[in-house]
Amino acid sequence: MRHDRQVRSLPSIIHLDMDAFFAAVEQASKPSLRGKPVIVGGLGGRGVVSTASYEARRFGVHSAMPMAQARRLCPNAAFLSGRFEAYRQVSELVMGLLRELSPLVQPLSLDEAFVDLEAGPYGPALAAADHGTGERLVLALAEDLRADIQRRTGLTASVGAAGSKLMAKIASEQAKPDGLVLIEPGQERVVLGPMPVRALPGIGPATEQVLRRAGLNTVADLALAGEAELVQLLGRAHGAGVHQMSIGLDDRPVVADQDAKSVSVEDTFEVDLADRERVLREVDVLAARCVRRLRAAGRSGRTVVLKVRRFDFSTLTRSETLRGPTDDEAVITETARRLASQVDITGGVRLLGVGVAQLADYTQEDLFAQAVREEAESGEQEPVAAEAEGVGAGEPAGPSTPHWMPGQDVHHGEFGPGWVQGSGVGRVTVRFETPWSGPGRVRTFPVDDPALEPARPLPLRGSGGGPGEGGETGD
DNA sequence: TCTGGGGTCCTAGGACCC
DNA sequence: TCTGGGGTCCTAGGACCC
Repeated sequence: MRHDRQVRSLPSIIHLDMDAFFAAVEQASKPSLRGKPVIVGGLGGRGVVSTASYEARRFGVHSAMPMAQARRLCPNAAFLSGRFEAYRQVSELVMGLLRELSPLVQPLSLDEAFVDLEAGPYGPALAAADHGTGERLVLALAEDLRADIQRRTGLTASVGAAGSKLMAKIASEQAKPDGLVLIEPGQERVVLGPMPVRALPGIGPATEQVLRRAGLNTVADLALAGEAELVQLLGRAHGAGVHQMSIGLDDRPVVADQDAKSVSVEDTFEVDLADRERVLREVDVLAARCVRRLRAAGRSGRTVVLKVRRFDFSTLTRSETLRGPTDDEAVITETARRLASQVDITGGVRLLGVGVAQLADYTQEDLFAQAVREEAESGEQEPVAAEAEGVGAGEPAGPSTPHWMPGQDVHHGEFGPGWVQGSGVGRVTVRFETPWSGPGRVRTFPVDDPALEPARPLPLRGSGGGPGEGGETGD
């Protein structure tokens, strides 16, 4: 038995979760989509739903659902491919608001974060407050935060407050959408007990099955089963963790600034790749993308990982650890190629991935590799054969034909800012509207109209940025 | 029209070392 | 000549999360 503090006495940890984030950003950016079903995800034949707006969820559409199924369930929705630059912009704004509450902000993804209020400017007041006063202060801070987010982005967020990360996350789930829930310290087991085991983070479909076969269906069942049985069923670490959670104990601290431990890129192909040469060319392309991301992050890595998903969805990885960390494209490409040449591709390859792990803080590679790279860069020769020889089977390749993606931001010389509603048979349809305009009109152009070009995402609400923006600061 | 993309953590076996 | 044991690194796979 441990006697250290496992749950704080004040609900000073909050978990923020943006509601239907990607879809909500799209609706905020595109006035014509407000109040309508919006589905963001992969639009190809093998795509899945990333986020569905609440309007689309009413039709049964949800995350991770194959896009084909979503189209059947909700054919009138707007289907958009993601605009991650826009999501990142909004995310940074929101995370900035969180950091006003405390330096201890732990982002879990673009739309989710923990905040430890005790570590921030309100920490002393919280520490000094009695029970009721402290809770009222937390509630007030959380409501102010939600209002700030709404004012600055037009988006709604749900917030959970509790004495631990576990319970704060449970609370924000209960608060969804557009709500605030506080779970009082001491009430953990009362709240958790009746919940299905799947409500606990870390219990997915596989673990649920194992538990169900053992007759354990609710969190109260887990608590009753005891640690020994859970370790027996789930293994050392998982079993112990699940037991702790089941009795409402969680002393994991909120930690800011976690460096990434790996960088990887992967592609699922519209049509399975059949021959080795093609596989190796795609590996080259992926390795180049991976290296670009690695360098943009100022990191280097020691272990190169190749991922292969075959025609039957069986997935394997092969890895090789180098003598030292590198960010050299030639080294990483050669390693990935070597790994790829060793795997059996009979039947076809559905997905390829290239990753780098065991990251080092900065590049410290041997001078030879560095010299080779500088040579290549200064010359700018070697435009990588894969790019020139055309992209995948059935891909409308080539820089001459721009690839307009539904949802994409564009700018037209005559009509101004808008977004791609659809394209096909040599034409592209654009709706001309902005986050601060009314619903806009649609026009169709030839896909190669020289007046039409890709554009950066517009800010949702101007904090100085938005052209034509009215008085939004009045509060 | 079956099943994305980018991550994290854990387990387990074999190699190797003291 | 019966069985040593513990720690660390590498590799592969699997579960899970958003």
